[in-house]
Amino acid sequence: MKVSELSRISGVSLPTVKYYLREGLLPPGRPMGRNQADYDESHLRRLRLIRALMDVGGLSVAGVRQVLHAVDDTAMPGHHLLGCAHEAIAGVSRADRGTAGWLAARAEAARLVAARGWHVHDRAPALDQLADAIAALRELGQEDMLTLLDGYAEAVEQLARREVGLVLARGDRAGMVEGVVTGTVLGEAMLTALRRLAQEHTSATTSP
Amino acid sequence: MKVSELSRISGVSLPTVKYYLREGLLPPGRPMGRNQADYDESHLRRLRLIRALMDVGGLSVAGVRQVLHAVDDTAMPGHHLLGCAHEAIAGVSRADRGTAGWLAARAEAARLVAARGWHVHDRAPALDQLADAIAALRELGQEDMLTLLDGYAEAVEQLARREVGLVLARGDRAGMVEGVVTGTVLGEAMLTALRRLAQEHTSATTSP
DNA sequence: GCCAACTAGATAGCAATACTATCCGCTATC
DNA sequence: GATAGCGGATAGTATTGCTATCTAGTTGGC
Repeated sequence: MKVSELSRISGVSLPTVKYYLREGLLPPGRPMGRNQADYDESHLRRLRLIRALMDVGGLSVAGVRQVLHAVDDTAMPGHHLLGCAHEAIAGVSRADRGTAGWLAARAEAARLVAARGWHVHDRAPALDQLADAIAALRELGQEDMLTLLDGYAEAVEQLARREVGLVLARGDRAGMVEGVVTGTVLGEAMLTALRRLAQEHTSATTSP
Repeated sequence: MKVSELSRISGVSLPTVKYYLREGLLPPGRPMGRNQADYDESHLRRLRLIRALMDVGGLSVAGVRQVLHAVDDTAMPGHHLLGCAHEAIAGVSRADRGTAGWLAARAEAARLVAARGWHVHDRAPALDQLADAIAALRELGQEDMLTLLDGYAEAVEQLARREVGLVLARGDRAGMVEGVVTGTVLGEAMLTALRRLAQEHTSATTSP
């Protein structure tokens, strides 16, 4: 397959495909001469994965590159991949990390996780993100929202069991690795979309 | 309070405060002369809300403006506010909306919502986002992930009931309105952070 | 064999976003 | 009455995610 075909089939413009090649998101095609290269199904698949991560998951080009490098690293054990995906999707962080208020929120996050018996690395980006949200709610005087945390934790614990089980059920490593990435990123998109829909339904039917 | 104090107390740089004033995120202070204005607690609070929405919720300046205008519109009924918040946080959309594959995914999303008995507006952005994710999973050959959808829906239905209940329990309209916004945006941040932590825990403890 | 169309690779340009810096004329305050 | 700070305006900057153009070489249809 020539690059123009790759572009046409995938729906990604030719300059953009070249950009992704330059940025190392898309591996180069098999060289067929000095200025010709051959692309195959794997390139098409990779291109679709890139677009899904960016458009649906909201990842940046740098984030996508990080995830894909982890995906391509065959020496990396499966559970490390999840951490890599989480690091790649960790977006902007609050400016006040390190202040007294934030550190208190961070301790609260660690306490919640410990109380659940969850074993997570102490430097997981999600712990900081949780602290960001807790600190923001406290600062805004909306601490009553924090009573929701336990329910959230209970729910995601159940969901995570099913998600991990589903991915581990896949026989091949390649499928598992891609499953981790898409499960993390696209699963999050599905969950938040459904949460919004549930909110609209509940709000509409229980409103005054 | 002078603008320099507002900046110092909030930790937001003076040029940035001026930028937010220009962009209409922060209402102007009460004029105290030709070149002096007075800011109060409400400005400080608003500033903190802006930073929370941007840093924790990942909203753009335009998104924040949209949300805040809805918050300030005292004529807007509560359940409309939720829709406004959802529109403001709807990020990038996929390019393939309108293709056959996407329309099928969109129909699937509508079907799922109907099967649950949820009543949501047919043009809710979350429906399109759900369709985006479903279409992406199908395109990547990961349709087995779709079996998780029912579990997600079940979980968020429970959560939404508690969230809406909590916000409605507030007496005053002003608190309710801010509760909707922070609940939507910061609640989402907490939920996704917890989901990632639960995934890491489950993956670490059930791995081979 | 010829020529238009395409190719890889390199470089430069562009639009949007979220600030940041500077200047101006004025004024509050010491 | 100096001077530090103010509001308002305008212009500049860094980053991101493309897009356009150029060079030099190759392919494919005739």
